[in-house]
Amino acid sequence: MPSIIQKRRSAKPGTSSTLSDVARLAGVSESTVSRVLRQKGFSSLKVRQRVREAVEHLGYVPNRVAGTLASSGSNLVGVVIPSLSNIVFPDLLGGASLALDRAGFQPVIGVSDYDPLREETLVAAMLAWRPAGLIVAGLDHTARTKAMLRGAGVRVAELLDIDGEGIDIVVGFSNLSAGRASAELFLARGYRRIGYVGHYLGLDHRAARRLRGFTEILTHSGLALRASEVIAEPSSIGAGKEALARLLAAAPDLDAVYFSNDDMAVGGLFHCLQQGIEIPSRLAIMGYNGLDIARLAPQPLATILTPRRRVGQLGAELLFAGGPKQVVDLGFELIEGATV
Amino acid sequence: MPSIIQKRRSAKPGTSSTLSDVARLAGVSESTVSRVLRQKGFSSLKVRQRVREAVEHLGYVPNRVAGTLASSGSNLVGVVIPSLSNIVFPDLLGGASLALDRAGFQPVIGVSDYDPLREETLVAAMLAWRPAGLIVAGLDHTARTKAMLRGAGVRVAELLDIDGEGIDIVVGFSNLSAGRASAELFLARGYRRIGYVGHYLGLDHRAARRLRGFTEILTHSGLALRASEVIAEPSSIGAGKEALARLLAAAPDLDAVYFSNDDMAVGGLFHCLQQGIEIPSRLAIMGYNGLDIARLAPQPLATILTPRRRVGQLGAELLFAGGPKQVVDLGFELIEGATV
DNA sequence: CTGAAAGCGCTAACAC
DNA sequence: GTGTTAGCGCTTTCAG
Repeated sequence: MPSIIQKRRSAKPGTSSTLSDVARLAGVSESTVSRVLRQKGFSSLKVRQRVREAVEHLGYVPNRVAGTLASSGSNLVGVVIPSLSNIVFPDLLGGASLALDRAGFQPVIGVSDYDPLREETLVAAMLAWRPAGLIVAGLDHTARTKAMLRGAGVRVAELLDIDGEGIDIVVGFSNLSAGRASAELFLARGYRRIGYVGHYLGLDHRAARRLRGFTEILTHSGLALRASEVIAEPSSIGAGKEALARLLAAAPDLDAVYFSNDDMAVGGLFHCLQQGIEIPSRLAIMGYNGLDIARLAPQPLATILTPRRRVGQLGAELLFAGGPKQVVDLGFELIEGATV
Repeated sequence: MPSIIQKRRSAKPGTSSTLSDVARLAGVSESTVSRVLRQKGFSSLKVRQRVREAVEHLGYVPNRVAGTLASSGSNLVGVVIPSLSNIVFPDLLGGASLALDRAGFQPVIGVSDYDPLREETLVAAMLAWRPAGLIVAGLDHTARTKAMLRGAGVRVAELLDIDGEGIDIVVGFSNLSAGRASAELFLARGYRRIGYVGHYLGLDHRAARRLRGFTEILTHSGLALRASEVIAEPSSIGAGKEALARLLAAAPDLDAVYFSNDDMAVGGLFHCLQQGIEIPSRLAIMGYNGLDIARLAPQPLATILTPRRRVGQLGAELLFAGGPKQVVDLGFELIEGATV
C-alpha cells in the first residue's frame, strides 16, 4: 500500500505537504507546528518529537512564500551586477554570498550586461520579491533606478566604487585614485609618451573613472594621452592583444600603455612577447585588478590589486548591521610588478 | 502637502502600496487591476489607462510573494554550484542567467564550497521557495539531496557532467573521456614517464573522473602514473606552481605532467619558465578548461576547451522546454597547443 | 467586460 | 503550553 506521501504525489503531482498536513499527522494545531519549526515560544518535548516525526515522514518542506507573505519579511537579497565574465564580479558575488549565507539570506542575482535600463528592470524584478536588502554594483544608475532604490524601504549596498553619492551603504575604493596612482607610477619612472587601451567606457563607469584619474595626473604634468584605442566590447585577453597591435601601429613611438584592466593588459603583454617588443625597456604596460595570472607570471604585470571579495563580504554584512548610512573605503594595492 | 506616497511611507516606512490601493485610486476592483497588469482577459482601453496612471502615481510594484502564493507558481529558479572562484561556474551561471532571464525567470544562487552537505542544505532552502526549476552542478549528490530533487515536483537540470545517472535533464560532457583524450595525446607524443598535479579529488568529482579516464588509458598501455601531487585546497595558479615544484623534486625524471585544470597548469607553466625547464622538450604539460589565458599565450597550453557557457544556457532552456528526461552531450575540444 | 468572494500556506496576536 | 482566528497581497473561479 502506498505511503501517505506517494498518495499525495500521485493525486496531485508537484504538490507538497503543508503545515496543516503535518499538524494533522502530529495531532496538534498548525500554530504549534509553526512554533516548533521556528523554535519560537515554547513547546513540550513530547509535542516537539511528534512534530519532527511528522515532518520527517511527510518530507515536509516549509513554504517560504507563504511564510514571507504572512510575516512580511523574506530572506532574499537581490544582487545586480553588470557581468559575470569579468572575474571581479564573481569574486564580489562570492564574498557577498558567503556573508549572506552566514546570516541566513539567499541571493537572487541579476546580470545587467552593463545596460542601465536592464539594471532598472532587474532592480524592479528584485523589489517585487520584497527582498530584505539589495546589492548593486557602483553608484551610477538611472534616475528611476535610484528612485526605486531609495523608496523601496530596504537597505541598499552599492559596491566597488566610492567616487560619487551613495544611497545607503557604500563599500569599495576609489577608481579615480587608482587611475591617478597608475599615472603617477608611469611618470615617476620617466615615461612620457603614454597611450591607453580600454573597453567600452560609456558603460563601464569605473573604468572610465580610472581613465579620468589617469589623464588628470598627466594634465598636471603638462602631458596628455598620446594615443588611445577603445574597443566597443567587453574586455578580454584577445581584445587587448589586438587593440595594442592597432595602437602601436598608429602610434609606434609610445613608451608606455595604460590598460583598462588586467585582461586587456595580459593581452597586450602577449602581443609584446610575440612581437619581440621588450618590456619595459621598449614599452611599459600596466593593468588593473591584480589577477593571479598577472601577479604570479615570471614577469609580473604592474597592476592594482583590489579587495573585491572583501568588498562583497563587508557590503553584505553592513547591509544588515543596522548601522547608519556610510561609505567604507577598502583601498587598493599598487603592485609595481616588472612591466614598468 | 505631502503626496499620497509620502503619506504612506511616513506612516509606515518600508510598506509599499498594494493592489487594492491601485484599485481604489483607479476606481475599479482588485481583480480588474490584476487583469490589466497581467494583460489577461480583456479590459476596456479606458480602464487600462486609469489603472496604469494609478500604478504610475503610486509607484506600485506588484508583490510577487503574494502572487506566487495565490497562483502557486514562482519564477524563481534555484542554482546550486560548488564555487565561484573557478571560472567554470561563473561561465556556467552566465549562460544559465541569460537563458533564464529571457524566459522570465530569476536565479536564486547558492554556493556549496564543494561540500555535499551544504549542497543538501542549499537545495532544501531553494525548495522552500517553491522554485519553477532547479539547476545543480554534476551528478554526485547525497542520497537525501537526490531524494529531494526527485520528489520536489520541479524539473531539475544537472550540468557539466554526463558520466552517471541523472534525474531529469542532464547537459554536459564526459569528464571521463576528457581524461582519456589527454592521456592519449601524451602517449601519442611518446611520453611515458607521466605525473599528475591536482586539487582535492574527494570533493571535485569531475576532476577525479578525468583522472580516472586518464589513468585508465595509461593502464591499457601497461603504464601507470609515475608520481602525483594532490593538494587539499581549491585549484589556483599559485598552488599549481608550488605543487609542480614539489612533484619534480620528488620525481625529477618525469617527461610529462597532467594537471587537474588550467589554473594549476598555468602555475606549472610559470614554474618551468622561471626554472628554465624547457617545454615541451624537457617536460610536457597539459591542463583542462581551455581558458583564454592558456589558449592565447605565446606558447599556448595543451588543454581541453569545454562549452560551459553553452551548457548553462542549454540546461536552463531545456529545464522549461517540457521535453522528456534526457542527456545532452555537448562534447569538448582538445587543443594541442604547444606544450606537448 | 467587470466585481465579489474564496482561498494560496503560513504567522501572529489573542484566548484558553 | 497550545489552539483559534485573522489576515499577508494577490489570483482565480464564478456571477453579473
